[in-house]
Amino acid sequence: MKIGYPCINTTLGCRSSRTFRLKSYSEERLMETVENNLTCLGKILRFNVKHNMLFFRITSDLVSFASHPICKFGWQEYFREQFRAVGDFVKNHDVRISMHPSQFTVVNSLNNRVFQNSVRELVYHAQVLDLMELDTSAKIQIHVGGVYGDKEKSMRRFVERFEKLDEAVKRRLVVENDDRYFSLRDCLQISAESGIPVLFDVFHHEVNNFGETIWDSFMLLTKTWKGGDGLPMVDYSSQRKGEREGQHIETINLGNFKKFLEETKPFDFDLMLEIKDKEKSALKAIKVASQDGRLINVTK
DNA sequence: TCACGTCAAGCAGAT
DNA sequence: ATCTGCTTGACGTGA
Repeated sequence: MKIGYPCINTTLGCRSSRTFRLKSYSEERLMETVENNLTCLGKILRFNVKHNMLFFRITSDLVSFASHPICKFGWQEYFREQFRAVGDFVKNHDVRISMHPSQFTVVNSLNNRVFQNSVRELVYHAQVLDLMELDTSAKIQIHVGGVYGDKEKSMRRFVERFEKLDEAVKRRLVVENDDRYFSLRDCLQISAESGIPVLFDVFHHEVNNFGETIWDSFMLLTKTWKGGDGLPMVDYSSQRKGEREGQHIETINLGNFKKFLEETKPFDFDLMLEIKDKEKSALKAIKVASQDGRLINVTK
């Protein structure tokens, strides 16, 4: 098991998701922003490795407007060496990487323009991971998408669309259960029809399920991750008390986390902690998981 | 320096 | 019709 957190480090003074307004787009601005973001990403990854956090989600905002028609700049070539250097660091320290496109990526959309935009966005995400020269265990996680009044049909449309995607995207794409529409069971059905691995979100599952226990869930979903996919990826959070349902907790509840570790003892997977205070909770979780003998041995 | 209106993009449900 | 939340604030104008 590797443990990590998404996108933002709250300790270091930099962000790898700096952006700017479309109205102020220029190649200079883009180059400057991406340069900053890649440098910061390198810093975050060094921090993470130092603290034994070997799983990290790279922000979708790494390259501003990468999939927008306004962007004609060949950032892939211009930053090739920097991407490769970050990728080398990742590989040398055995770090696992994921990415999570935003809600605007809807593979099963009824609107063809939305689908085409989604394809461009997915291609961008795959390019980032390809430029880092990472293997296919570096994944891009998305939700199934919209329901459009007919869930079965919308799931079928997801599968049909998935089949037609570029191989560069397909080999990295995984589908995640959401908290309202498409549960673990739906994702497993999609996986059975398409071969796409299922990324399990523990928190979403708590509020949207068909009565499967954590054990049942892991039994089923771990089988959807095949050879080159690496270990299953799992998202973990819990409800913030006194807040609207769905709010992520501000810091990890170690009691609950220990219980989760206990429930999943026979399974190995990589764990992404979606918690407000980011690496601070990840550090606590690593300590607990390490005492529990759940982490991989780190020799580097 | 700071307040605050707004920011590329979709969807569903609440108001 | 408009607003909210989602993986998440922060850009940038105006004072």
